[in-house]
Amino acid sequence: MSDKKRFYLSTPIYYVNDVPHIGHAYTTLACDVLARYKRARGYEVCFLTGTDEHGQKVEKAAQAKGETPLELADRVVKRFQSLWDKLNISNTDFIRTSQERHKLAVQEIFRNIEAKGDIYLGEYEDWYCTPCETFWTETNLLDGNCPDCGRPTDKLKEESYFFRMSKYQEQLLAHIEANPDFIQPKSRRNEILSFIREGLRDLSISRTTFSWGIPVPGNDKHVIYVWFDALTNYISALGYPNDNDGEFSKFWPCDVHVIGKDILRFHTVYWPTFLMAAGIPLPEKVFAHGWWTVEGQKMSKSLANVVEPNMLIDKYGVDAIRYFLLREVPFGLDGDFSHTALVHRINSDLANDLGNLVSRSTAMLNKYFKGELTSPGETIDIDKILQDKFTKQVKVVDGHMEALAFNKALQSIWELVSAANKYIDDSAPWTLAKDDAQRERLGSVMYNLLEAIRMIGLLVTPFMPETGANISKILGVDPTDQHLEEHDSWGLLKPGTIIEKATPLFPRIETE
RNA sequence: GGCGGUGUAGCUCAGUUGGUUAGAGCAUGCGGCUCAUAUCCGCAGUGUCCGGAGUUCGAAUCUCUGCACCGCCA
Repeated sequence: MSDKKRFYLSTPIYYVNDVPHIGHAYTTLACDVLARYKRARGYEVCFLTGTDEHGQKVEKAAQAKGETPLELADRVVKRFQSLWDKLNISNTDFIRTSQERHKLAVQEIFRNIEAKGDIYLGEYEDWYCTPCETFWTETNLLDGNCPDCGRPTDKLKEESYFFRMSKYQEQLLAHIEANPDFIQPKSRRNEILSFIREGLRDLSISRTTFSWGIPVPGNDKHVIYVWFDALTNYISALGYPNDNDGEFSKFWPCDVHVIGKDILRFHTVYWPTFLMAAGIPLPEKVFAHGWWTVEGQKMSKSLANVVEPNMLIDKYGVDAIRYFLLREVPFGLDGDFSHTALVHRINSDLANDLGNLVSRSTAMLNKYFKGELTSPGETIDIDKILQDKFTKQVKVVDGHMEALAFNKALQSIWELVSAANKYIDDSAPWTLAKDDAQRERLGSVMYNLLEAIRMIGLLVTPFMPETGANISKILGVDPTDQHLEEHDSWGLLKPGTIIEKATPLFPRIETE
Protein backbone atom coordinates (compact mmCIF):
# COMPACT_ATOMS: atom_id res chain seq x y z
CA MET A 1 0.00 0.00 0.00
CA SER A 2 1.40 3.36 -1.01
CA ASP A 3 0.18 6.48 0.73
CA LYS A 4 -1.41 7.91 -2.38
CA LYS A 5 -4.90 9.17 -1.76
CA ARG A 6 -7.62 7.09 -3.41
CA PHE A 7 -11.29 7.59 -3.99
CA TYR A 8 -13.89 5.16 -5.31
CA LEU A 9 -17.35 6.29 -6.29
CA SER A 10 -20.14 4.72 -8.27
CA THR A 11 -23.39 5.44 -10.02
CA PRO A 12 -26.02 2.72 -9.96
CA ILE A 13 -25.95 0.44 -12.98
CA TYR A 14 -28.79 1.46 -15.23
CA TYR A 15 -31.41 -1.00 -16.37
CA VAL A 16 -31.29 -1.52 -20.11
CA ASN A 17 -35.03 -1.83 -20.35
CA ASP A 18 -35.16 1.98 -20.18
CA VAL A 19 -33.40 4.52 -22.38
CA PRO A 20 -31.28 7.27 -20.81
CA HIS A 21 -33.13 10.29 -19.48
CA ILE A 22 -32.41 13.30 -17.34
CA GLY A 23 -32.45 11.24 -14.15
CA HIS A 24 -29.65 8.97 -15.35
CA ALA A 25 -27.73 11.98 -16.58
CA TYR A 26 -28.10 13.72 -13.23
CA THR A 27 -26.70 10.87 -11.14
CA THR A 28 -23.85 10.26 -13.51
CA LEU A 29 -23.04 13.94 -13.80
CA ALA A 30 -22.91 14.41 -10.03
CA CYS A 31 -20.45 11.54 -9.80
CA ASP A 32 -18.40 12.97 -12.63
CA VAL A 33 -18.07 16.34 -10.93
CA LEU A 34 -17.02 14.70 -7.70
CA ALA A 35 -14.58 12.44 -9.54
CA ARG A 36 -13.02 15.39 -11.35
CA TYR A 37 -12.83 17.37 -8.15
CA LYS A 38 -11.12 14.53 -6.30
CA ARG A 39 -8.61 14.12 -9.12
CA ALA A 40 -7.92 17.83 -8.98
CA ARG A 41 -7.27 17.35 -5.28
CA GLY A 42 -4.69 14.70 -6.01
CA TYR A 43 -6.70 11.53 -5.53
CA GLU A 44 -6.44 8.46 -7.68
CA VAL A 45 -10.06 7.95 -8.59
CA CYS A 46 -12.03 4.88 -9.53
CA PHE A 47 -15.29 6.05 -11.04
CA LEU A 48 -17.64 3.24 -11.96
CA THR A 49 -20.85 3.26 -13.94
CA GLY A 50 -22.49 0.59 -16.07
CA THR A 51 -25.61 -1.30 -16.96
CA ASP A 52 -27.90 -3.84 -15.36
CA GLU A 53 -28.92 -6.23 -18.11
CA HIS A 54 -30.57 -9.31 -16.65
CA GLY A 55 -34.13 -10.07 -15.72
CA GLN A 56 -37.50 -10.96 -17.04
CA LYS A 57 -38.36 -7.57 -18.45
CA VAL A 58 -35.33 -7.50 -20.69
CA GLU A 59 -35.88 -11.10 -21.69
CA LYS A 60 -39.44 -10.34 -22.74
CA ALA A 61 -38.65 -7.05 -24.43
CA ALA A 62 -35.98 -8.76 -26.49
CA GLN A 63 -38.32 -11.58 -27.40
CA ALA A 64 -40.90 -9.07 -28.57
CA LYS A 65 -38.33 -7.51 -30.87
CA GLY A 66 -37.05 -10.82 -32.13
CA GLU A 67 -33.58 -10.41 -30.74
CA THR A 68 -31.58 -11.97 -27.97
CA PRO A 69 -31.45 -10.22 -24.60
CA LEU A 70 -27.78 -9.56 -25.16
CA GLU A 71 -28.46 -7.95 -28.54
CA LEU A 72 -30.98 -5.68 -26.90
CA ALA A 73 -28.54 -4.83 -24.17
CA ASP A 74 -25.75 -4.11 -26.64
CA ARG A 75 -27.99 -1.64 -28.40
CA VAL A 76 -29.05 0.21 -25.26
CA VAL A 77 -25.57 0.16 -23.77
CA LYS A 78 -24.36 2.12 -26.79
CA ARG A 79 -26.95 4.78 -26.08
CA PHE A 80 -25.78 5.15 -22.51
CA GLN A 81 -22.16 5.24 -23.49
CA SER A 82 -22.65 7.80 -26.22
CA LEU A 83 -24.57 10.02 -23.82
CA TRP A 84 -21.78 9.78 -21.30
CA ASP A 85 -19.30 10.80 -23.98
CA LYS A 86 -21.44 13.72 -24.88
CA LEU A 87 -21.84 14.77 -21.25
CA ASN A 88 -18.05 14.58 -20.76
CA ILE A 89 -18.32 11.84 -18.17
CA SER A 90 -14.91 10.68 -17.00
CA ASN A 91 -15.75 7.21 -15.69
CA THR A 92 -12.79 4.88 -15.40
CA ASP A 93 -14.73 1.67 -15.95
CA PHE A 94 -18.06 0.57 -17.37
CA ILE A 95 -19.46 -2.64 -15.96
CA ARG A 96 -22.12 -4.73 -17.66
CA THR A 97 -23.82 -7.46 -15.66
CA SER A 98 -23.66 -9.68 -18.71
CA GLN A 99 -19.87 -9.69 -18.56
CA GLU A 100 -17.99 -12.78 -17.47
CA ARG A 101 -16.08 -10.94 -14.74
CA HIS A 102 -19.40 -10.01 -13.15
CA LYS A 103 -20.88 -13.47 -13.43
CA LEU A 104 -17.87 -14.94 -11.66
CA ALA A 105 -18.15 -12.47 -8.81
CA VAL A 106 -21.89 -12.99 -8.31
CA GLN A 107 -21.57 -16.76 -8.25
CA GLU A 108 -18.64 -16.56 -5.89
CA ILE A 109 -20.40 -14.32 -3.41
CA PHE A 110 -23.45 -16.58 -3.62
CA ARG A 111 -21.34 -19.64 -2.90
CA ASN A 112 -19.51 -17.82 -0.15
CA ILE A 113 -22.69 -16.87 1.68
CA GLU A 114 -24.28 -20.25 1.07
CA ALA A 115 -21.24 -21.98 2.56
CA LYS A 116 -21.69 -19.92 5.69
CA GLY A 117 -25.23 -21.18 5.96
CA ASP A 118 -26.94 -17.90 5.21
CA ILE A 119 -28.53 -19.02 1.97
CA TYR A 120 -31.11 -21.82 2.05
CA LEU A 121 -33.62 -23.34 -0.32
CA GLY A 122 -37.22 -22.63 0.54
CA GLU A 123 -40.56 -21.75 -0.98
CA TYR A 124 -41.63 -18.40 -2.21
CA GLU A 125 -45.35 -17.83 -2.14
CA ASP A 126 -47.11 -14.89 -3.70
CA TRP A 127 -49.72 -13.75 -6.15
CA TYR A 128 -48.81 -14.59 -9.71
CA CYS A 129 -50.02 -12.96 -12.89
CA THR A 130 -49.63 -15.63 -15.54
CA PRO A 131 -49.81 -13.36 -18.62
CA CYS A 132 -47.21 -11.01 -17.13
CA GLU A 133 -45.23 -13.86 -15.59
CA THR A 134 -44.74 -11.70 -12.53
CA PHE A 135 -45.15 -12.22 -8.81
CA TRP A 136 -46.88 -9.54 -6.75
CA THR A 137 -47.18 -9.12 -3.02
CA GLU A 138 -50.70 -8.98 -1.72
CA THR A 139 -50.43 -5.29 -0.91
CA ASN A 140 -49.44 -4.41 -4.46
CA LEU A 141 -52.54 -5.94 -5.99
CA LEU A 142 -55.37 -3.75 -7.21
CA ASP A 143 -58.62 -5.37 -6.08
CA GLY A 144 -56.87 -8.71 -6.25
CA ASN A 145 -55.77 -8.11 -9.82
CA CYS A 146 -52.41 -7.51 -11.41
CA PRO A 147 -51.43 -3.85 -11.05
CA ASP A 148 -49.81 -3.94 -14.49
CA CYS A 149 -52.46 -5.48 -16.69
CA GLY A 150 -55.50 -5.63 -14.42
CA ARG A 151 -56.06 -9.32 -14.98
CA PRO A 152 -56.70 -11.79 -12.14
CA THR A 153 -53.82 -13.30 -10.22
CA ASP A 154 -53.32 -16.72 -8.60
CA LYS A 155 -51.59 -17.64 -5.41
CA LEU A 156 -48.54 -19.61 -6.45
CA LYS A 157 -45.65 -21.27 -4.76
CA GLU A 158 -42.22 -21.31 -6.27
CA GLU A 159 -39.07 -22.92 -5.08
CA SER A 160 -36.59 -20.21 -4.21
CA TYR A 161 -33.29 -19.61 -2.52
CA PHE A 162 -33.45 -17.29 0.44
CA PHE A 163 -30.87 -15.07 2.03
CA ARG A 164 -30.99 -14.99 5.81
CA MET A 165 -31.30 -11.22 5.95
CA SER A 166 -33.21 -11.30 9.23
CA LYS A 167 -30.07 -12.54 10.92
CA TYR A 168 -28.27 -9.28 10.23
CA GLN A 169 -30.91 -6.89 11.49
CA GLU A 170 -29.18 -5.90 14.72
CA GLN A 171 -25.74 -5.75 13.16
CA LEU A 172 -27.01 -3.46 10.42
CA LEU A 173 -28.85 -1.27 12.86
CA ALA A 174 -25.74 -0.96 14.98
CA HIS A 175 -23.69 -0.03 11.97
CA ILE A 176 -26.04 2.71 10.86
CA GLU A 177 -26.26 4.08 14.36
CA ALA A 178 -22.50 4.07 14.78
CA ASN A 179 -21.95 5.74 11.41
CA PRO A 180 -24.19 8.81 11.13
CA ASP A 181 -22.90 9.59 7.63
CA PHE A 182 -23.43 6.13 6.23
CA ILE A 183 -26.80 7.09 4.77
CA GLN A 184 -27.33 10.59 3.46
CA PRO A 185 -29.22 12.82 3.49
CA LYS A 186 -30.37 12.45 7.09
CA SER A 187 -34.07 12.20 6.25
CA ARG A 188 -33.33 9.07 4.22
CA ARG A 189 -31.34 7.64 7.09
CA ASN A 190 -34.34 7.98 9.37
CA GLU A 191 -36.56 6.21 6.88
CA ILE A 192 -34.21 3.28 6.67
CA LEU A 193 -33.77 3.09 10.43
CA SER A 194 -37.50 2.82 10.94
CA PHE A 195 -37.77 0.31 8.13
CA ILE A 196 -35.18 -1.93 9.76
CA ARG A 197 -36.71 -1.56 13.20
CA GLU A 198 -39.96 -2.93 11.86
CA GLY A 199 -38.09 -6.14 11.29
CA LEU A 200 -36.15 -7.63 8.41
CA ARG A 201 -37.42 -10.73 6.69
CA ASP A 202 -35.38 -13.24 4.75
CA LEU A 203 -35.04 -12.31 1.13
CA SER A 204 -35.88 -14.41 -1.88
CA ILE A 205 -32.81 -14.29 -4.10
CA SER A 206 -33.59 -16.62 -6.96
CA ARG A 207 -36.26 -17.17 -9.60
CA THR A 208 -37.26 -20.08 -11.80
CA THR A 209 -39.69 -18.23 -14.06
CA PHE A 210 -37.14 -16.89 -16.52
CA SER A 211 -33.65 -17.73 -17.63
CA TRP A 212 -31.94 -14.45 -18.62
CA GLY A 213 -29.67 -14.11 -15.64
CA ILE A 214 -26.85 -15.69 -13.72
CA PRO A 215 -27.54 -19.34 -12.77
CA VAL A 216 -27.39 -20.34 -9.13
CA PRO A 217 -24.16 -22.31 -8.68
CA GLY A 218 -25.02 -25.98 -8.66
CA ASN A 219 -28.68 -25.52 -9.57
CA ASP A 220 -29.29 -24.36 -13.12
CA LYS A 221 -33.04 -24.30 -12.65
CA HIS A 222 -32.59 -21.09 -10.67
CA VAL A 223 -31.47 -17.70 -11.81
CA ILE A 224 -30.08 -15.28 -9.24
CA TYR A 225 -32.49 -12.51 -8.37
CA VAL A 226 -31.87 -9.11 -9.89
CA TRP A 227 -30.71 -7.17 -6.83
CA PHE A 228 -28.33 -9.84 -5.62
CA ASP A 229 -26.92 -9.82 -9.12
CA ALA A 230 -26.91 -6.07 -9.70
CA LEU A 231 -25.48 -4.84 -6.40
CA THR A 232 -22.50 -7.10 -6.73
CA ASN A 233 -21.30 -4.96 -9.66
CA TYR A 234 -19.63 -2.63 -7.19
CA ILE A 235 -17.10 -5.29 -6.34
CA SER A 236 -17.09 -7.38 -9.50
CA ALA A 237 -15.75 -4.35 -11.34
CA LEU A 238 -12.79 -4.36 -8.99
CA GLY A 239 -12.06 -7.95 -9.88
CA TYR A 240 -13.59 -9.64 -6.83
CA PRO A 241 -13.07 -12.40 -5.80
CA ASN A 242 -9.62 -12.03 -7.32
CA ASP A 243 -7.25 -9.27 -6.48
CA ASN A 244 -4.59 -10.04 -9.04
CA ASP A 245 -4.15 -6.46 -10.17
CA GLY A 246 -4.67 -5.12 -6.66
CA GLU A 247 -7.73 -3.11 -7.65
CA PHE A 248 -9.96 -4.59 -5.00
CA SER A 249 -7.66 -4.01 -2.07
CA LYS A 250 -6.81 -0.61 -3.48
CA PHE A 251 -10.31 0.79 -3.82
CA TRP A 252 -12.64 -1.22 -1.61
CA PRO A 253 -14.49 -0.18 0.50
CA CYS A 254 -16.18 2.27 -1.81
CA ASP A 255 -16.19 5.89 -0.64
CA VAL A 256 -19.65 6.65 -1.92
CA HIS A 257 -22.44 4.98 -3.83
CA VAL A 258 -24.47 7.78 -5.40
CA ILE A 259 -28.02 6.66 -6.10
CA GLY A 260 -31.55 7.92 -6.70
CA LYS A 261 -33.86 7.84 -3.73
CA ASP A 262 -35.96 5.07 -5.31
CA ILE A 263 -33.27 2.44 -4.78
CA LEU A 264 -32.23 3.45 -1.29
CA ARG A 265 -33.39 0.32 0.48
CA PHE A 266 -31.51 -1.98 -1.84
CA HIS A 267 -28.31 -0.08 -1.18
CA THR A 268 -28.65 0.45 2.55
CA VAL A 269 -30.32 -2.78 3.66
CA TYR A 270 -29.82 -5.52 1.08
CA TRP A 271 -26.31 -4.66 -0.03
CA PRO A 272 -24.80 -4.13 3.43
CA THR A 273 -26.27 -7.35 4.75
CA PHE A 274 -25.00 -9.29 1.72
CA LEU A 275 -21.57 -7.88 2.42
CA MET A 276 -21.78 -8.66 6.13
CA ALA A 277 -22.67 -12.23 5.34
CA ALA A 278 -19.82 -12.50 2.88
CA GLY A 279 -17.39 -10.95 5.33
CA ILE A 280 -16.62 -7.98 3.10
CA PRO A 281 -16.33 -4.44 4.50
CA LEU A 282 -19.25 -2.07 3.93
CA PRO A 283 -19.14 1.01 1.71
CA GLU A 284 -18.40 4.25 3.54
CA LYS A 285 -21.43 6.13 2.36
CA VAL A 286 -24.61 5.91 0.33
CA PHE A 287 -25.98 9.21 -0.89
CA ALA A 288 -29.53 9.33 -2.26
CA HIS A 289 -30.35 12.33 -4.40
CA GLY A 290 -33.80 13.58 -5.36
CA TRP A 291 -35.90 13.45 -8.47
CA TRP A 292 -36.61 15.95 -11.19
CA THR A 293 -40.04 17.08 -12.14
CA VAL A 294 -40.45 18.74 -15.51
CA GLU A 295 -42.22 22.08 -15.70
CA GLY A 296 -43.81 21.24 -12.36
CA GLN A 297 -45.02 17.81 -13.42
CA LYS A 298 -43.83 14.34 -12.62
CA MET A 299 -41.82 12.80 -15.43
CA SER A 300 -43.69 9.98 -17.07
CA LYS A 301 -43.83 8.16 -20.34
CA SER A 302 -47.57 8.72 -20.57
CA LEU A 303 -47.17 12.48 -20.23
CA ALA A 304 -44.46 12.31 -22.88
CA ASN A 305 -42.49 14.89 -20.94
CA VAL A 306 -39.38 12.83 -20.38
CA VAL A 307 -36.45 15.15 -20.95
CA GLU A 308 -34.03 13.86 -23.55
CA PRO A 309 -30.52 14.85 -22.48
CA ASN A 310 -28.96 14.67 -25.96
CA MET A 311 -31.37 17.26 -27.23
CA LEU A 312 -30.67 19.57 -24.32
CA ILE A 313 -26.94 19.37 -24.82
CA ASP A 314 -27.28 20.08 -28.53
CA LYS A 315 -29.44 23.07 -27.84
CA TYR A 316 -27.74 24.68 -24.85
CA GLY A 317 -24.26 23.22 -24.67
CA VAL A 318 -22.91 20.58 -22.37
CA ASP A 319 -21.48 22.91 -19.73
CA ALA A 320 -24.67 24.93 -19.43
CA ILE A 321 -26.61 21.75 -18.73
CA ARG A 322 -23.99 20.49 -16.32
CA TYR A 323 -24.09 23.80 -14.50
CA PHE A 324 -27.85 24.03 -14.33
CA LEU A 325 -28.45 20.53 -13.01
CA LEU A 326 -26.06 20.94 -10.13
CA ARG A 327 -26.68 24.61 -9.35
CA GLU A 328 -30.44 24.74 -9.40
CA VAL A 329 -31.26 22.22 -6.69
CA PRO A 330 -29.63 21.08 -3.45
CA PHE A 331 -28.28 17.57 -4.01
CA GLY A 332 -30.58 15.27 -2.09
CA LEU A 333 -33.78 17.22 -2.65
CA ASP A 334 -36.23 17.06 -5.51
CA GLY A 335 -36.11 19.78 -8.12
CA ASP A 336 -37.95 21.12 -11.08
CA PHE A 337 -36.56 21.28 -14.56
CA SER A 338 -38.07 24.15 -16.45
CA HIS A 339 -37.12 25.90 -19.63
CA THR A 340 -37.39 29.36 -18.10
CA ALA A 341 -35.27 28.44 -15.09
CA LEU A 342 -32.61 26.97 -17.36
CA VAL A 343 -32.50 30.01 -19.62
CA HIS A 344 -32.45 32.27 -16.61
CA ARG A 345 -29.46 30.48 -15.12
CA ILE A 346 -27.61 30.50 -18.39
CA ASN A 347 -28.20 34.18 -19.02
CA SER A 348 -27.64 35.59 -15.58
CA ASP A 349 -25.05 33.27 -14.02
CA LEU A 350 -23.12 32.10 -17.04
CA ALA A 351 -23.42 34.84 -19.65
CA ASN A 352 -23.80 37.97 -17.52
CA ASP A 353 -21.80 37.17 -14.42
CA LEU A 354 -19.02 34.84 -15.49
CA GLY A 355 -18.91 35.25 -19.27
CA ASN A 356 -19.10 39.01 -19.17
CA LEU A 357 -16.46 39.15 -16.45
CA VAL A 358 -14.03 37.40 -18.75
CA SER A 359 -15.02 39.56 -21.71
CA ARG A 360 -14.68 42.89 -19.97
CA SER A 361 -11.42 41.93 -18.28
CA THR A 362 -9.66 40.67 -21.37
CA ALA A 363 -11.06 43.58 -23.37
CA MET A 364 -9.57 46.09 -20.94
CA LEU A 365 -6.22 44.36 -20.86
CA ASN A 366 -6.11 44.65 -24.63
CA LYS A 367 -7.29 48.19 -24.71
CA TYR A 368 -4.86 49.42 -22.05
CA PHE A 369 -1.88 47.07 -22.40
CA LYS A 370 -2.27 45.52 -25.85
CA GLY A 371 -3.07 42.30 -24.00
CA GLU A 372 0.18 42.06 -22.10
CA LEU A 373 0.01 41.20 -18.44
CA THR A 374 2.33 43.40 -16.38
CA SER A 375 3.91 42.65 -13.03
CA PRO A 376 1.64 43.71 -10.20
CA GLY A 377 2.92 46.68 -8.20
CA GLU A 378 2.10 47.61 -4.65
CA THR A 379 -0.83 45.73 -3.08
CA ILE A 380 -3.43 48.08 -1.60
CA ASP A 381 -6.42 47.35 0.62
CA ILE A 382 -8.97 46.38 -1.99
CA ASP A 383 -6.44 44.03 -3.59
CA LYS A 384 -5.77 42.38 -0.28
CA ILE A 385 -9.46 41.97 0.42
CA LEU A 386 -9.95 40.34 -2.96
CA GLN A 387 -7.03 37.98 -2.49
CA ASP A 388 -8.10 36.97 1.01
CA LYS A 389 -11.61 36.31 -0.16
CA PHE A 390 -10.34 34.00 -2.87
CA THR A 391 -7.92 32.17 -0.63
CA LYS A 392 -10.58 31.57 2.01
CA GLN A 393 -13.24 30.61 -0.48
CA VAL A 394 -11.17 27.76 -1.88
CA LYS A 395 -11.54 26.08 1.49
CA VAL A 396 -15.24 26.83 1.67
CA VAL A 397 -15.75 25.20 -1.71
CA ASP A 398 -13.76 22.21 -0.55
CA GLY A 399 -16.04 21.78 2.44
CA HIS A 400 -19.12 21.82 0.26
CA MET A 401 -17.62 19.29 -2.12
CA GLU A 402 -16.83 16.97 0.77
CA ALA A 403 -20.49 17.14 1.73
CA LEU A 404 -21.61 16.61 -1.87
CA ALA A 405 -23.33 20.01 -1.62
CA PHE A 406 -22.76 20.85 -5.26
CA ASN A 407 -25.18 23.74 -5.34
CA LYS A 408 -23.49 25.39 -2.39
CA ALA A 409 -20.09 24.87 -3.93
CA LEU A 410 -21.24 26.64 -7.08
CA GLN A 411 -22.89 29.35 -5.04
CA SER A 412 -19.60 29.91 -3.25
CA ILE A 413 -17.70 30.07 -6.52
CA TRP A 414 -20.16 32.63 -7.81
CA GLU A 415 -19.50 34.79 -4.78
CA LEU A 416 -16.02 35.04 -6.22
CA VAL A 417 -17.39 35.99 -9.61
CA SER A 418 -19.33 38.77 -7.93
CA ALA A 419 -16.30 39.83 -5.93
CA ALA A 420 -14.29 40.13 -9.15
CA ASN A 421 -17.00 42.17 -10.85
CA LYS A 422 -17.19 44.40 -7.82
CA TYR A 423 -13.42 44.78 -7.79
CA ILE A 424 -13.64 46.24 -11.29
CA ASP A 425 -16.20 48.77 -10.18
CA ASP A 426 -14.27 49.69 -7.06
CA SER A 427 -11.00 50.17 -8.86
CA ALA A 428 -12.46 51.76 -12.02
CA PRO A 429 -9.71 50.92 -14.51
CA TRP A 430 -11.21 53.28 -17.13
CA THR A 431 -10.49 56.17 -14.80
CA LEU A 432 -6.97 54.99 -14.04
CA ALA A 433 -6.35 54.68 -17.77
CA LYS A 434 -6.84 58.40 -18.24
CA ASP A 435 -3.92 59.22 -15.95
CA ASP A 436 -0.41 58.27 -17.02
CA ALA A 437 0.76 58.48 -13.41
CA GLN A 438 -1.59 55.58 -12.59
CA ARG A 439 -0.12 53.28 -15.20
CA GLU A 440 1.43 50.90 -12.68
CA ARG A 441 -1.71 50.82 -10.57
CA LEU A 442 -3.76 50.03 -13.64
CA GLY A 443 -1.42 47.17 -14.39
CA SER A 444 -1.87 45.79 -10.88
CA VAL A 445 -5.62 45.95 -11.16
CA MET A 446 -5.54 44.09 -14.44
CA TYR A 447 -3.22 41.47 -13.03
CA ASN A 448 -5.41 40.87 -9.99
CA LEU A 449 -8.44 40.65 -12.17
CA LEU A 450 -7.00 38.07 -14.51
CA GLU A 451 -5.62 36.15 -11.57
CA ALA A 452 -9.10 36.10 -10.06
CA ILE A 453 -10.41 34.69 -13.31
CA ARG A 454 -7.71 32.03 -13.29
CA MET A 455 -8.80 30.89 -9.85
CA ILE A 456 -12.44 30.89 -10.84
CA GLY A 457 -11.59 28.83 -13.90
CA LEU A 458 -9.80 26.33 -11.73
CA LEU A 459 -12.71 25.92 -9.34
CA VAL A 460 -15.25 25.72 -12.10
CA THR A 461 -13.41 23.03 -14.08
CA PRO A 462 -14.88 19.94 -12.38
CA PHE A 463 -18.36 21.30 -13.06
CA MET A 464 -17.68 22.67 -16.52
CA PRO A 465 -14.59 21.04 -18.01
CA GLU A 466 -14.87 22.77 -21.39
CA THR A 467 -15.30 26.18 -19.83
CA GLY A 468 -12.40 25.56 -17.50
CA ALA A 469 -10.24 24.62 -20.46
CA ASN A 470 -11.42 27.70 -22.36
CA ILE A 471 -10.48 29.98 -19.51
CA SER A 472 -7.07 28.32 -19.26
CA LYS A 473 -6.49 28.83 -22.97
CA ILE A 474 -7.51 32.45 -22.76
CA LEU A 475 -5.07 33.02 -19.92
CA GLY A 476 -2.26 31.09 -21.54
CA VAL A 477 -2.27 28.46 -18.80
CA ASP A 478 -1.89 24.72 -19.44
CA PRO A 479 -5.49 23.50 -19.67
CA THR A 480 -4.55 19.89 -18.99
CA ASP A 481 -3.07 20.67 -15.61
CA GLN A 482 -5.86 21.69 -13.28
CA HIS A 483 -4.56 20.33 -10.01
CA LEU A 484 -5.93 22.43 -7.23
CA GLU A 485 -3.18 21.57 -4.81
CA GLU A 486 -0.50 23.29 -6.87
CA HIS A 487 -2.61 26.08 -8.30
CA ASP A 488 -5.05 27.30 -5.70
CA SER A 489 -2.85 30.01 -4.27
CA TRP A 490 -2.80 33.60 -5.43
CA GLY A 491 -0.39 35.10 -7.92
CA LEU A 492 0.57 32.31 -10.30
CA LEU A 493 -0.11 34.03 -13.61
CA LYS A 494 3.11 34.95 -15.37
CA PRO A 495 3.64 38.63 -16.10
CA GLY A 496 4.44 39.15 -19.75
CA THR A 497 1.76 36.72 -20.88
CA ILE A 498 -0.17 37.95 -23.89
CA ILE A 499 -3.90 37.53 -23.43
CA GLU A 500 -6.23 38.11 -26.31
CA LYS A 501 -9.66 39.61 -26.02
CA ALA A 502 -11.91 36.63 -25.35
CA THR A 503 -14.94 35.73 -27.38
CA PRO A 504 -18.01 35.30 -25.17
CA LEU A 505 -17.90 32.08 -23.16
CA PHE A 506 -21.66 31.77 -23.11
CA PRO A 507 -23.88 33.55 -25.61
CA ARG A 508 -27.02 35.02 -24.12
CA ILE A 509 -30.17 33.18 -25.04
CA GLU A 510 -32.64 35.68 -26.40
CA THR A 511 -36.21 34.99 -25.43
CA GLU A 512 -39.15 36.43 -27.23
C1' G B 1 -53.55 3.25 10.02
C1' G B 2 -47.98 3.46 12.08
C1' C B 3 -43.39 6.27 12.01
C1' G B 4 -40.76 10.63 10.34
C1' G B 5 -40.49 15.43 8.16
C1' U B 6 -42.04 20.27 6.48
C1' G B 7 -45.00 24.98 6.91
C1' U B 8 -40.36 31.99 7.49
C1' A B 9 -40.44 38.23 2.19
C1' G B 10 -43.90 37.58 -4.66
C1' C B 11 -40.60 32.78 -5.64
C1' U B 12 -36.61 29.21 -3.72
C1' C B 13 -34.82 28.73 0.83
C1' A B 14 -31.03 29.91 5.51
C1' G B 15 -31.94 30.77 10.53
C1' U B 16 -26.50 27.47 15.10
C1' U B 17 -27.21 25.67 22.22
C1' G B 18 -34.36 30.42 22.92
C1' G B 19 -31.60 36.87 23.56
C1' U B 20 -30.92 43.30 20.68
C1' U B 21 -34.36 46.60 14.49
C1' A B 22 -35.86 38.06 11.36
C1' G B 23 -31.65 36.98 6.80
C1' A B 24 -29.63 35.35 1.46
C1' G B 25 -30.42 34.64 -3.78
C1' C B 26 -33.94 35.56 -7.60
C1' A B 27 -37.98 38.73 -9.06
C1' U B 28 -39.55 44.24 -8.20
C1' G B 29 -38.33 49.69 -7.62
C1' C B 30 -34.67 53.56 -7.54
C1' G B 31 -29.62 55.36 -8.18
C1' G B 32 -24.45 54.96 -10.27
C1' C B 33 -20.61 53.48 -13.93
C1' U B 34 -19.36 52.88 -19.16
C1' C B 35 -14.39 48.42 -19.57
C1' A B 36 -17.93 44.60 -21.18
C1' U B 37 -22.26 39.55 -24.17
C1' A B 38 -27.83 46.43 -23.06
C1' U B 39 -23.61 43.55 -19.33
C1' C B 40 -21.76 45.35 -14.04
C1' C B 41 -21.99 47.92 -9.06
C1' G B 42 -24.88 50.19 -5.05
C1' C B 43 -29.38 51.26 -2.30
C1' A B 44 -34.51 50.14 -0.90
C1' G B 45 -38.16 47.66 0.59
C1' U B 46 -42.34 44.56 1.91
C1' G B 47 -42.97 39.44 6.39
C1' U B 48 -49.89 37.99 11.95
C1' C B 49 -41.86 33.49 11.07
C1' C B 50 -49.33 28.17 9.33
C1' G B 51 -53.52 28.94 13.51
C1' G B 52 -54.27 28.49 18.92
C1' A B 53 -52.64 27.74 23.93
C1' G B 54 -48.50 27.22 27.31
C1' U B 55 -43.29 27.58 29.60
C1' U B 56 -39.99 32.01 30.08
C1' C B 57 -37.77 38.42 31.86
C1' G B 58 -37.66 37.05 26.54
C1' A B 59 -39.72 31.97 21.31
C1' A B 60 -39.34 31.57 14.23
C1' U B 61 -36.36 28.66 17.86
C1' C B 62 -38.87 24.61 23.63
C1' U B 63 -43.99 21.93 25.12
C1' C B 64 -49.11 20.75 23.92
C1' U B 65 -52.94 21.12 20.30
C1' G B 66 -55.37 22.08 15.53
C1' C B 67 -54.82 22.65 10.14
C1' A B 68 -52.16 21.88 5.47
C1' C B 69 -48.54 19.50 2.60
C1' C B 70 -44.61 15.70 1.83
C1' G B 71 -41.76 11.07 2.58
C1' C B 72 -41.19 5.94 4.26
C1' C B 73 -43.82 1.64 5.88
C1' A B 74 -48.39 -1.20 6.20
